[in-house]
Amino acid sequence: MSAHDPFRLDLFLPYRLSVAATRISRRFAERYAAEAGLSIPEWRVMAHLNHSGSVSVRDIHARVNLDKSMVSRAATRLEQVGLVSKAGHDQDRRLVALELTAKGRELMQRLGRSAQAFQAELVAELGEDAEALDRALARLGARPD
Amino acid sequence: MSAHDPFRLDLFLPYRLSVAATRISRRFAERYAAEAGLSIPEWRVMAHLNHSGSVSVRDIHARVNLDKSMVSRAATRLEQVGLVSKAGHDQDRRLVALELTAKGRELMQRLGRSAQAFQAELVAELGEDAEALDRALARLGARPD
DNA sequence: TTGACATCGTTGCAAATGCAACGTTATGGA
DNA sequence: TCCATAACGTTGCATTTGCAACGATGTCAA
Repeated sequence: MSAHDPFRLDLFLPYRLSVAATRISRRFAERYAAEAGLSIPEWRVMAHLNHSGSVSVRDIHARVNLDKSMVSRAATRLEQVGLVSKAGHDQDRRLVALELTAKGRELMQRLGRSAQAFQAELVAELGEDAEALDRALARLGARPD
Repeated sequence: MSAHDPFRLDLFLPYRLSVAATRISRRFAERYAAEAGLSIPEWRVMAHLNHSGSVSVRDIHARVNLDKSMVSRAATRLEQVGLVSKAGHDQDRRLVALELTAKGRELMQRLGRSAQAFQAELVAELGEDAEALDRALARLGARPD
């Protein structure tokens, strides 16, 4: 669009990105809500723990784009349901050591497969642009705040 | 990733999309919050009105991915600030005819330029993948619910 | 050793969000 | 014409979210 055309929201990248993201997230969130009764923050915490081993709230907060209050609350709920264990850290007693329980790992195996399947659907929809989207997201993510 | 590797959240498309979108939206939201004191829903309503002429709450709700309650509240605030006018529709008295005021159009000219500039920054960051991202977002958006 | 300062996780709280119900108006068939 | 049904915009309300403050712990230099 040229500099003098009126601005068009539906051609605006941040807007389109946001719409696409909300849409896709919802689509997938419905699945794990149905399968496991997880909210989005809970899913993220579980998914991160699945490949991170024992980890603190701070770590997840930093890596997973969730406010630490949300991580904290999600962890509490997940512990109540028996999917996650919270223990004190050995060296630093400020830290909490979060870890999947056996039940949690089991659940994540199923959900991991679900996620892979979902991603495969998306990649299929995207066709040849899938790789480029991948790179684009990496670049957008790499940028410092 | 193969079917047997543990699932990795940071390679998962919905997650990455969501993170990128939040990030970018915030970056830009700071600008128009500073320049014009607009919230995200307000910005969207303004931006849509900018190239749609007179339009109802329902139209915006459908096109702009905002709950109609948010559109309604945004419109009310924007009217109070004198950026938008609300009038009854001639044929159908259930409808509200939303329109930018002169002041609103003026503001959107500035914000439109801001947005173009921001988009240009993004496209520069994305380099050769910008077009592919464009197509990818179009495909993701095209899909029926 | 002590004291100032930073970091961790939790909690309180206010704002944003999304859903559902409501009153009002329109539509379409009996 | 009249009635049942649907669509519109607003509002109330419960949930989610993000920020800021707090107590507890750790760090580092004087």
